[in-house]
Amino acid sequence: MKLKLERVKGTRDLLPEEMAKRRWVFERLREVFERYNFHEVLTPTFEYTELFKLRSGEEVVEQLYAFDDKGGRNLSLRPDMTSSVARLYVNSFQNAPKPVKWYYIANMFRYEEPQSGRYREFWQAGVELLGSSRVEADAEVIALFVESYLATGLDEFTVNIGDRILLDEFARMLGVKDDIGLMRLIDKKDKLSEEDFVEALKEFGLDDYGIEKVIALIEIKGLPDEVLPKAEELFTSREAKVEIARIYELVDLLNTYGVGERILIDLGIARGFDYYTSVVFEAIAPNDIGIGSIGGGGRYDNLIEVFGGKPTPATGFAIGIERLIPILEWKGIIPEPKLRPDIYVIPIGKESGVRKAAVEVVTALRMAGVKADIELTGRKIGKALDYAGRLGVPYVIIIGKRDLAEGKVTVRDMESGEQRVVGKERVVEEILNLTAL
RNA sequence: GCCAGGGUGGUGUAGCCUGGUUAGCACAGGGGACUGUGGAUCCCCUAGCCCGGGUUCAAAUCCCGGCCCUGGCCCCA
Repeated sequence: MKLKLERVKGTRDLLPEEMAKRRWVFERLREVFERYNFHEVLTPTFEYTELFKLRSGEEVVEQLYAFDDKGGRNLSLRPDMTSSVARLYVNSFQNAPKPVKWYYIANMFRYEEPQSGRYREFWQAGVELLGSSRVEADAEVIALFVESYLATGLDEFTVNIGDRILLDEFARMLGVKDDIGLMRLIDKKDKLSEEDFVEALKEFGLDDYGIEKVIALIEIKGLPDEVLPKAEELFTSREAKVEIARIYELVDLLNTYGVGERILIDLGIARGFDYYTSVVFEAIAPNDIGIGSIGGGGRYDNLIEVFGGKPTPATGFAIGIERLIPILEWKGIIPEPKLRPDIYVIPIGKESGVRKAAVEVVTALRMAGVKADIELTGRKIGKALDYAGRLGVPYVIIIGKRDLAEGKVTVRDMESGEQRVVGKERVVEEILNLTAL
């Protein structure tokens, strides 16, 4: 009779090798975040469902992992970190010196159909910068965004920058009420052929003038110097002019940060979340494994207020770990983790004196900082060496009563098969010499 | 939520179309040959038809439903 114990749909078990690689990526990210003086926070995995509903978006609410706890509270697993961070800020940091610079590396939950690069539980590494509305803050965050990918060794990627104010303005110019619908359509521009795209725009209800304008908008994509002048032609309102000037300034700063060559303007990008208010951006890395955006972010100046706080401007980004790692792996960037021990201690026989000597040796090695393991299954020496060989352990220490009677143990080089008998007291020194080479 | 293709020991697979012995093979795991010397060899053992229903004398095989996986749509990290 076998119990049916299945992993929940859309979740994964991470095995030692994957964990080691993941940790390597986390460490690289954490390092850069810290260097930019962001500080790590962690909020609860679940919050009141109300919190996530507040910032609207039916789509997001439908994807919540919601449940009632025993106290009758309606709770949800977090679908992202921004809401929780905003809640934390409103709760206790409104009077903290500005800006508040936080980062997190945590798991998120969304009830969606799993597919390539998408799980129901996934991890994000992100930052939030609260309390500055200045373009310098956007530049700081986007520069860090670029540096984060560079830190993981990713070489081929771009950060595309768009703007919500301009998109809203655009929808207004065309007299479109369903601005979100239009944005989604525009978002799909790269997936459709020119004809299909025009067809879709017609279906959406645009006239020839509108279609012409949309085409003009999506052509505003490329190097900032080349496409921003086009934006100035397309947008005429004062508000739009101000925003475009701000983007110029942003680009200029990003050049100063030294990340300018990664930056492209793409006024067609909208980003999913409704809470973004002006600059939005996403990172794209070319790949053959069906992965789109590997991270994104933007400015959200209204969210804190929506959560009942004093109006506080904010900006941030999130990197999708389950999207970044496959690309890094695909490119062979993540170093192969070393899981095997450097030393494997094999006691021969079952006599307690011998086995204790083996424990003494392995303990001494471990205290000296050596990654050492000891035979624990009682298998015979032949099988034990077989095991060590398969694992690729470079050195084995064999402890038997014959040598032990003279206070000695055998050190075996698994590569060459050479063995030497050394004093038990000297074995740590011996190993440190060997492994240093 | 929708669509397509899949699901056979831990892993990879044969068998399915054309229903019929004890579901075959390889690797991995455990033990032995071998009570102090490895990756070899030989032997033994462990272990499987995703779940439920239907058709049938008989179902891994055919049919229906569900679950899960892979990918696509939607959306997004």
